[in-house]
Amino acid sequence: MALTAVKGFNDILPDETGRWQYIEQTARRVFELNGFGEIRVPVMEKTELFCRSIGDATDIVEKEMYTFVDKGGTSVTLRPEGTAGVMRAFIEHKMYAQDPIAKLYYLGPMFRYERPQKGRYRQFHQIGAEITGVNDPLADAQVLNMLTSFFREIGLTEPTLQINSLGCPECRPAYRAALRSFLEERMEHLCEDCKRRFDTNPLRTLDCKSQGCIEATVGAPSVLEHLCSGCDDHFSSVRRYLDISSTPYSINSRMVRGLDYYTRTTFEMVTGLLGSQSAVAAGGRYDGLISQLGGPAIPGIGFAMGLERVALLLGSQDFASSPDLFIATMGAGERDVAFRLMDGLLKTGVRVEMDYEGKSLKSQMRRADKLKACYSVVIGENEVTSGRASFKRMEDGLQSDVALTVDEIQLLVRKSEK
RNA sequence: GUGGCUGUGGUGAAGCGGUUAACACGUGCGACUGUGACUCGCAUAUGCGAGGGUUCGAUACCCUCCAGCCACCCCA
Repeated sequence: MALTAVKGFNDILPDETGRWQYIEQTARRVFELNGFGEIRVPVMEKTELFCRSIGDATDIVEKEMYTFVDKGGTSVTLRPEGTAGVMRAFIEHKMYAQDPIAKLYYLGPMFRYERPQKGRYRQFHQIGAEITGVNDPLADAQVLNMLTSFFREIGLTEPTLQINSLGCPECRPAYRAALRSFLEERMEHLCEDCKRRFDTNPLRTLDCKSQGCIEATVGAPSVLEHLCSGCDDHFSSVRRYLDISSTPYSINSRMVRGLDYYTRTTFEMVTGLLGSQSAVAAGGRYDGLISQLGGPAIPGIGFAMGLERVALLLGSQDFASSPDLFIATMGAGERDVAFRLMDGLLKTGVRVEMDYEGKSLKSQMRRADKLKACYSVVIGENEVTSGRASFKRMEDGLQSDVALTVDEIQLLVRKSEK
């Protein structure tokens, strides 16, 4: 093999792009219905942005970023996630000055230097949405409802919504302390990673998959019981709104986040169908992020979903479209007539294919069949002189006599589309 | 970063030390005398991931590397 793509960077071939477009279009439709507007931000940012938003001590920043120094000596990084860049743009363009409430969505590639695996690649794609400027739990509920309806619209019932609250800078330290003293007594049962996390991020132990940790954390204190009254009220309001809109969800008090900026409400759309890559979409509230990045004290909430994972869940349905008509020709003179006809039809929006290379009629018909053309027509000397031809409906071979004019063919095609 | 498995054509694969690398699909062309899908015929691997080694001889055995997959980890 002479030259191949970079490890973990994949080509998406034409037979798959139909599915991708379907996902993207559905997301755009649902998000725009909910009042979100698209924002396009660069795939590369200054490294510092991610250190300050995602968190210096997270795995993403510590070991998964594509970081390098550009020719001007600036340390830059290929975005490992979307929220940081979107918030940077929000602050940089002082979007809050016009209206602190912004509802934005984005889509595009993200980059993380991880070992590739099913549903996990070094270049992967996310669609995400963010609401800034709203403290009220109504925003949380809208985001969750939107996510839920996206999956419903796209025809997937499988991923289910799990929610949790991580508290805020007021109440989280107390919970952290409570959890630590709980874990301290069971230290010897914890896995190596969790022993290490004990100091940096003890909450992660709740999410650990090692058998020892799962057993050791049975009966561990729950975040939800340690929320301050503000966070507790917020969380119950979120739940009330979800109940009002009959949005199904379950509470998972052990759900934690890998990014440091999350506060209060966090959530995931979880599936059992993708092995260990169970999160199809995830997000939460990030009330401190914007000010942390040098903007005003404006709250935010949002999520991102992994396109590869949604595509995997959708399976290999066929989203390809096929031509309305295939024109076969008998000789060189007829090709001029055919070409003029094709051109006229294309201009009216009828999808037409014709032979490119003067192949045998047999080959042309085979191609018409392979392309799954709805109709085919053979243009030879007779047809050119009479101006009429028989159109064959490929599905059942039924032929009908039609004039070789754009109008009449268009009519025929349109009729059969109904 | 750690572990396991795999590596033969466009695809799925057989071959498991020795003549022309099976079979199927796909693709191309053709037959059925201007009409596809069925049937039939013909064609379709710069030689078996790369590099070394063992051997009279390796696609097959050994080593190294590379790649892919899956899991851990992490996460969307």
